[in-house]
This record gives sequence, structure tokens and C-alpha cells, in this order.
Amino acid sequence: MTDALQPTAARPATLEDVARVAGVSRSTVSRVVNGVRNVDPAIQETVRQAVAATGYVPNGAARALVTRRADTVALIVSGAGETGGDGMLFTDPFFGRVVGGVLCGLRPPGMHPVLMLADDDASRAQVIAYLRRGSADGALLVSTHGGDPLPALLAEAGLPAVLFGRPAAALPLSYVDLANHEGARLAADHLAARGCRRVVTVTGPADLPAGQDRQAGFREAMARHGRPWSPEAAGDFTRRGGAAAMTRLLAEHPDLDGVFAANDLMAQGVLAVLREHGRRVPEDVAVIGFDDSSAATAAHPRLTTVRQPVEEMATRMTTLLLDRIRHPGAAPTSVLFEPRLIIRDSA
Amino acid sequence: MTDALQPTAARPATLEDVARVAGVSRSTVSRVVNGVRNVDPAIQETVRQAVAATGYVPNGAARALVTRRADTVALIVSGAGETGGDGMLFTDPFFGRVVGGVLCGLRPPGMHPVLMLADDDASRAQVIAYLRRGSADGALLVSTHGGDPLPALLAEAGLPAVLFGRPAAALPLSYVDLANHEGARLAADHLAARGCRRVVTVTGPADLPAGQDRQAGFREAMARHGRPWSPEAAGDFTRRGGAAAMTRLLAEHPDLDGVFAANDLMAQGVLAVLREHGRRVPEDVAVIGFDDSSAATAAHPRLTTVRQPVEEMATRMTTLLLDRIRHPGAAPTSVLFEPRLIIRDSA
DNA sequence: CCACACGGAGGGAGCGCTCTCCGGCACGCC
DNA sequence: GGCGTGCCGGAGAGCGCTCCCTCCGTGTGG
Repeated sequence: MTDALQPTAARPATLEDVARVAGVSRSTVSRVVNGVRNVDPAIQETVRQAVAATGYVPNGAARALVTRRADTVALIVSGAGETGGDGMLFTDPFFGRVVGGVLCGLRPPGMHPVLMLADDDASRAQVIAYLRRGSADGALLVSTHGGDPLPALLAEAGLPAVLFGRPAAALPLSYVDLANHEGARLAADHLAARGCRRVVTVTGPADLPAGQDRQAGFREAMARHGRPWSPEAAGDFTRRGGAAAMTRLLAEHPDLDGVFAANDLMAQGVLAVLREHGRRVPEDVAVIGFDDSSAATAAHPRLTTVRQPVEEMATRMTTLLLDRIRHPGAAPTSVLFEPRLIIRDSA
Repeated sequence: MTDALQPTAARPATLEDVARVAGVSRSTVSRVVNGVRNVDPAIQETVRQAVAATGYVPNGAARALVTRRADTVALIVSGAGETGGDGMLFTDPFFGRVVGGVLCGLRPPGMHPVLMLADDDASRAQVIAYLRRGSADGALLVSTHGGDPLPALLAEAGLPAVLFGRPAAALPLSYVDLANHEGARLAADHLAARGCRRVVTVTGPADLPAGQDRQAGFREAMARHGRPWSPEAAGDFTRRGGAAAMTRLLAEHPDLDGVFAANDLMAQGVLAVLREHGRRVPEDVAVIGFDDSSAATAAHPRLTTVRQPVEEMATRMTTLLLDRIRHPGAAPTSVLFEPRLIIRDSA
């Protein structure tokens, strides 16, 4: 074996090496490797053997440099300020579902997501720089905060980006979202149909569009049932926040007979508080959650909830982004998914 | 403003552009941007202004090409075969914690993880190719299966890699792990101290070292307490698997008074089955989980469990990998973390 | 006063790849 | 039979950056 056939581990084989072994030019090897234009089948075979013999793998950086494509997208989880420990954040089953959906959408084109957290100005600047330097071709953004400045920064920099959830401010950015309004209506109608008369709501963060829409939709639907007003307490989409809100509501309205929680995690907290106070669910109090995450089936009783097809939405988000990367000029798109009521044991 | 000062969005500023604006050479700008060697402070200032004026951001691919560093690591979740929907996988709070810890460890050096799934030969080959082509400098691997061939592939290719959990087969690879044996002992001792006489175990996957070690450790500790044998049923680290195992155990051993589940998710399943059968926890049956994940506090009653400092372990995993990338010659290291028993309500 | 050393800036050679352009060859048509 | 027309392979010019080397200017010691 010659040196050309057996490159040292220190220096990986290059196109040139393969070309030398195959007795053709660099261009021809490139054409075979990338499958472009016609190459004589015999030569193709020779090249393939040379590739195998040298253990050639194209260098990503060199290719990226000339194609101006990183074949990577950024998956950004963005809040504003203290997350109080990153672990916490990713413990929410919601993110797991987003990741699963994104991976699924990125698999066909052979791309991969790089995970980034943007929770302060420094990390936001880092995210923007990462994209501008071409290390990722575009961004998938999940905001956990309404006041998040990142969507605006992304739009301003003209970077391809797709959001999970409508941005708080109008922005020329594509997004996927759930018809949250409609989802809340489903919950309200179900509670009304069960005959609940004293319903309370544990809302999401007030500045997050998803939270607002669920709250507004619920109010509106209740109004349609002749209840102009029902008590509300703000949660923060965590189990603990849901429990705290429920404790307050129960103290002020001990006669409540129905609860709508703006997500499943908070509904779990609600369930725990109700149990502590000796209320039976669903006999004494009916509880409806939102998301249909794994928390819904893990809860006891299993949660009746409004299903949000997160995986599907995340997958769609990636195809939207891929389109946008391919056609940078195109106008932003939005895709709205329809919620569905999943009836289990809690209401 | 000249064209040089106002590059079109189509063509981002390059070092050359900045150099022209600043009236210096490309080399000088590079030195200033990278902060190497002495550069005259006045020139430094001029260059900084030119960088700001042109909105220059160094091109990642070009830099990676010459430095042979991607400043990226792969975070690989690897199993063997059907995951039955990727969403499922990432719903396990364990992964969320790993991700949080990794992000935390990668933040100081300004690196980011790219997420990859390796669940069949094709995706495994893809992972190896990704690393060999230099798109990531090393790999962080979480195996969900003992028979996973990826660790061996990584070792064989001589790629920098660190595992979460001891590999099933001896391999020259660094890893972090928990003293699982010791953790299981903690659980056994606690159960014995409570006076449980008829204890059963819901084990993890038989081919995963973590599962084996917990099982072996538990057996050994029980033997020390004079119980040579206790019934076992195999689970798969999921809630559903835990419930199924518990159902079998309860049918065969209706008089059981203690359960050790090899992770919290399975313990949740155990709790649900116990509740369905009218057993009170901890009065009739004591239950101990493993991990101290978010599932432990979400469960009702809250789980007594063996804490595994996953975030800390994941962070350590990244520093181990970074070391390895910097010193490719160094021998593999392993770091073992000590478990702690967290006593809550279930035992 | 000159030789030498040293600090600091510029020049240039790549890193490994893609892609355009060009040349050569074989074939078909007039 | 000559010339146009494809088709396929090769040559070469970069992509934007780093880093080595050179070179120049200044300060110092002999």
C-alpha cells in the first residue's frame, strides 16, 4: 500500500488524494461524490473504489465555505432573564416534543439542529453572530416570553427564521401556531356542557400571546354561555405556578366547580392542590388542561385536555424554514393548527 | 458612504473589506479581531471602528477550514432500533436535564451542541461521517441501549467522545457515571430500615449497565439484610413499562410491602397501579424511585428517590470532552458521582 | 556611527472544496 | 468529407480566513 492509499490518521484524505488514487482529476471526483452531471460509469466505479480505499469524507468547512451553506439550523429557546437553572427549562415536556418534531423534519434533508439558549443580551448577540457568520443557515425559535427581543433582532438582521407561536409584536417572520382561541373555546364548551357553574381559570404568562389567546378565547366562550366573568389567577406554565394560582383561587372561591388551566403542567399543580383540599376530581371539580403533553396521562386522574400537535407543528416549522432558506426572497408564511379536545378522566 | 462602508446585504463584509476601510492589511485586522500579538493601540482602535462600520462578522466556515475546529460538539442520543416516535424519547425528563447540563458546560467556551439521533445503522453512519468531516469536534453520547454499537464505532474511528454511563463493553472511551450500585444500596437499606419484608423490584432494561448495576446493587444490599432473593420484573424506564411490570408483580405477590423502581418514571407507573388496586403509599406499600427527576416531585405521593446529579454529570461530561479535544493523545478518564437518598413521601 | 535586535505591519501561501470555463473527442448531418 | 453539436473530463480561479515569513523602522549597545 502506498501513502496515498493509506493516509495517516493525522491527515484525512482530501479530494486530491482520491483523485490521485483513482487517476482522474479533482473535479471528476467531486462530480461523482456529489452526483452531478454525467460521469462515465466505469470512471464512477473507479472513483468509488478510491473513495472507499482512502476512507474519504468531504470536509464540511471547505464545502460550507464555497457553497455558503452550513446545512445546520439553530434551534433557539429564548426567554428573557433568569431561567433559574437551565435544567428546569428543558424539563418541560413541551420542549422535548418540539425537539422531537424538529429532528423529524430535519432528518430528510440530512440536517441537524444546534441548540442555543438566549436568555440575556449577551447570549442574544451570540445567537445573531452565530447566524451571521454562517454557522447556521436559519433559526427555529421558541420564545417563552412575550417581551423577547430576539424575534425583532432576527427580522432586522434579515436572517431566515421561523417562530413557534405568533410573535408578540407584528413582525415579518414566518410562524406556526395553534388556534389557541378555538382551543380555549373547546375547553369552555366542555365545562359548560358538564354543567359547571363556577369556573375559574389559571392563565399562562400575561405577555405571551399563547397565554393571552387562551385566556381571551376562554372568556369569550364563557360569555357566549352567559357567564360574563370568571375568576382568573396568573400562572407561569410551571407545575408550581399552577399550584400557587390554584391555592389563591380556592381561598377566594371555595365553591368553584371547574378549572381551566392554560397548560398541562399547571393543571398538574391544580390537581395536587385540589387533592390536598379534599376535592374530588372530577366529581367535585372538573379540570381541563392544555397541550396534551405527557403530563396529561401521567397525572391522576388523567387529564382531559386540549391537544396541541406540537411535534407536527415543530416539523412544519422546519419545512417552513427550509423553504425560506432556499427562497430568501419569499414572503413570510404562517400556519395555524387546529386544536382538539381529548376527553379523559378529569372533566 | 462608499460601497466599502455599506456592503450590500447580499455580500457580507470580509476581512479584506474591513482592512480597506481601516487602511491596514488583512493580517492586522485578523490580529485585532482575534486579539493575538501586539498591535499598536491607535491602529487597534481604527480597526475596531472599521469592524463596527462594516458590520463585520468573521466567516465561520473559512475559519473552521484553516483552524480545523468547528467549535461545535455533537450531542448524540443513541438507542438501537425503533424509538416508536422520537417525541416519546425526549419526553423523558432525563434528557432535558442532560441538555441543560451540557448547555451549561458549553457556555463558557462559547460552543454549542448539535443534536443528533442515532437509532439505526444509517443514522449511526451519518453521525460518524458528521464528525469525520469536521462538522463537530467531538461527541457527547447518551446511550439508551446496552447493545448500542455507536461507542465502539466512535472509539474505532479515534474520535473524541465522552459517554454518559459506563459502556456495556470495555472501550477506550471517557465517561461519567453514577455509583449505581451504591445508589441501589441506599434504597435497599431504607426499605429494610422501614421494616419492609416483602420487597419487589422493577428493573431497567437488562442490557443497560445502569439497569444492571442498580439491580445487582439492590440484590447485594438485600442479601446483606438477610433476603437472598426478591421478585423482579423488567421494565424499560418508561411510565408504561413500570406500570406493566407492577401489574405482573402484584398479581404474583399480592402481599408485597415495598417496591424499588430503577427510575422515577417507572415508579410513577408503579404508583398508578398501586392506586388502582387500592394500596396506600406509603402505608401499605413503600415505593422508592431513582434519578430524582421532575417526575419525583410531580408524583403523588411525592417520590422518595435516589438522586442522580444529572445536570452536574452532563456538565462534567462536556469539560471532559473539551479536554480531550485539546489533548487528543491523553488517556480516557472516568468520573463517578455519588448518589444521595432523597426522602419524601412514598417511603 | 554602525551592527544588531526586536517590535509590529504586510505579503502570500495555502486550508479543501465547488463551479465555471475550456478543450478534446465522437457522432451526425448536410 | 467537413463542420457543427453534444458530452464528458480537466484546469484553474477563487470562497474568507489564519499564520508563517519577510521587511521595515526604531531603539540599543558596542
